[in-house]
Amino acid sequence: MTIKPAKSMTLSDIARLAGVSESTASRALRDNPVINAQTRQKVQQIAADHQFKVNATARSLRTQKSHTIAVIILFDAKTQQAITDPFLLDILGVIADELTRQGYDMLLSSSKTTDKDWRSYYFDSKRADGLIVIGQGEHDERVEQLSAAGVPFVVWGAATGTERFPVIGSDNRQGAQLAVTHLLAQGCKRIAFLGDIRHTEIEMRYLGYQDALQAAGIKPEPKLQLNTDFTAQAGYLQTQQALFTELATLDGIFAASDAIAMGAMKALLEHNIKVPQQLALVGFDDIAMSAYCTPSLTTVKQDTHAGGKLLVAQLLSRINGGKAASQLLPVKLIERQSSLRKH
Amino acid sequence: MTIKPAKSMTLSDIARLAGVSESTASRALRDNPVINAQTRQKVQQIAADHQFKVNATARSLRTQKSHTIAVIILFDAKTQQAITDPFLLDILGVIADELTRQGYDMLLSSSKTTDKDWRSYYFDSKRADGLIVIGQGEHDERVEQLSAAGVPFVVWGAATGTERFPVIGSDNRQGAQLAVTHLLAQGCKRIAFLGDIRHTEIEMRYLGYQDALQAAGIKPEPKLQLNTDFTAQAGYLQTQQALFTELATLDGIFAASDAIAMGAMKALLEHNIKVPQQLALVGFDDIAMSAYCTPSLTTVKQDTHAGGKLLVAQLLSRINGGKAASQLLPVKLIERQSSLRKH
DNA sequence: CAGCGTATTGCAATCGATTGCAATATAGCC
DNA sequence: GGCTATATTGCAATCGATTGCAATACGCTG
Repeated sequence: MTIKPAKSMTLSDIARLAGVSESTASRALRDNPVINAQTRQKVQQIAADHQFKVNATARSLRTQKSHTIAVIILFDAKTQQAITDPFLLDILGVIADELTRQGYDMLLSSSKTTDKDWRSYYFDSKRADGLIVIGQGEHDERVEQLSAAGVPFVVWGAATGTERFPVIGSDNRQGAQLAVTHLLAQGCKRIAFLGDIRHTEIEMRYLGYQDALQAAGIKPEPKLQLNTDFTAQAGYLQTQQALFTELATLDGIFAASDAIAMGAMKALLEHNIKVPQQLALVGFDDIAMSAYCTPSLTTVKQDTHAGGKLLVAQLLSRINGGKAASQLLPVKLIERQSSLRKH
Repeated sequence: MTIKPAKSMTLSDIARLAGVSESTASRALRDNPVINAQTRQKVQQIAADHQFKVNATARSLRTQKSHTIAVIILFDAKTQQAITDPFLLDILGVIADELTRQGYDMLLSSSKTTDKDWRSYYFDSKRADGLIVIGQGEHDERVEQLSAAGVPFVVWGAATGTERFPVIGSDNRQGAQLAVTHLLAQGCKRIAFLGDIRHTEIEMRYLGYQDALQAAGIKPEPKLQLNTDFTAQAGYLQTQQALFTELATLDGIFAASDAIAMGAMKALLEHNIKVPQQLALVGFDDIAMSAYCTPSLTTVKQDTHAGGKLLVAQLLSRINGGKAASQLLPVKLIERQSSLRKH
């Protein structure tokens, strides 16, 4: 039996219909055992019949909890366009699912919102109980401020060990080292790094790149590090440009993201450079498409599932008075065609 | 001068500090001209000094407006995994930006949330003033219910002309027709359709596919329509499977999404089928990666920017008492290597 | 039968901001 | 000087649910 959605039922209406006080109705609806079982049953039945839903706003005001988490995606001020990296969607999906599972709503910020002062906007205004910040970008001081202000938040990014706030992220340095060591094992001698090291995560990947080279007795050449945005287009253009200078002498490329790698691959193939024979290529992220380009892309897989769950778990723990700790997630090298040379 | 964020400033605190009543403080903060200019100035100054932010919850309760829109992403019950299609991220980004521009917050639902009754959850509980539903999926009756319940909402999907609610979406039929006509013009005689026609949008694309064939005097063969999920993996597997049956006689594939097309391309290349010479391939969406695979992918570009803006505009108009109308957005064929045969 | 513990229920305050209406003050006018 | 129009400000109710504490009723014990 579906009852016409009258104006809008309130707790007071339900109480009246059930012939009890608002307080009793409130407790009954939440199955408070202090209320007589029959009364509870009756109130719940009436509420169900009338499709009553607790007004979330009123509840939030009274309980001082919004049960909402704001997720803020940072990205380059330069690339003003909307979010495009598929990797983001991956982790966002996990976070969304996990928050839902824990009974929280997810408020998503956009590029433009990011202009605002999100502490004020989301936290001081009580829109959210906590924040998840994705991507530290180029050393954002706004994140530091959050920390100083005592706002519960966690960051997806790169833990450098010096932050005063919890950072969850992949072991970027280790991942890069795996990737580059793999390239070296495939016989590469001169490997370029495509990625913008002003981003902390990318900086860590660059360090891993250097680690691997040095371990092999190769001195890293700074000019082989090319700042590149997180897009296939940037990877393509950067590689094309590099063709005129260094590319002839390169035999490997480590791209800081799969999107960049795919752009690079396009440029290489256009110039009839054989991948992986002439030049081996490795990306980072393991987005869904990586397995399906040709040649398929060797890459470093980030465990987004564990990451998303951990972000949520740490934040909620912090909100509930506990501590949130930084954590490095292990990564895994996925070997595919773009780097595997037949021996 | 940053003042230590005391417990939490309320309007009442500001009023006391300014030596005025709460009502005056409230009006002053919103620059109500009925309040003396000097008083307004003073109150605003004090509020700024103390980093006061209006409590959004309290305001919502009083004004009965949440200034929040819930965005619900529907997808297959089968593929229980999180959202993966890059196209979603595109349109989501546009919607997020546009909502922010209009002063609205965006609540994002996840796969799991979708299990719930979202009318109750988001609307009846006053969490959101309206809903944007992305993807009608397989004729979801929950959408019909929303409509019956008088909830302000708009849908991104396929307008069939029979819905009783506003649907914004690309002209899928026209787009498919463009794509298939193009394939025919390239000399294709036998074209497969990869996509799950239980989704309304895909159904429309299938109709456009049939339109184009019939216009060319070709009778569509039902067995060339292969239900395929929205993933590269599904496209890959479906194409591989088709290899054993129909593929030898095919010379064209129209995939219902770029992700599917990329999976298909992978399978084709693995079997040494030359794209586009032996078999021409066209996708749908024009995701960022389409230009950067090899061969680059011919596809039908959806105008996500116009779509996102329109969704928001129509919904807000509806919320503000106006009407929201369905609308078909024009699409554009982007010709790239995967279908262009040199003559 | 008095007294007290337990089970239920209701009263009323509270969360923080907004707003209709009343109150006060000031100015202008004849 | 008396009176009205206008400019400012404040009072108090309101939005809807939650919760500490008081109130009531009932049963049981000695």
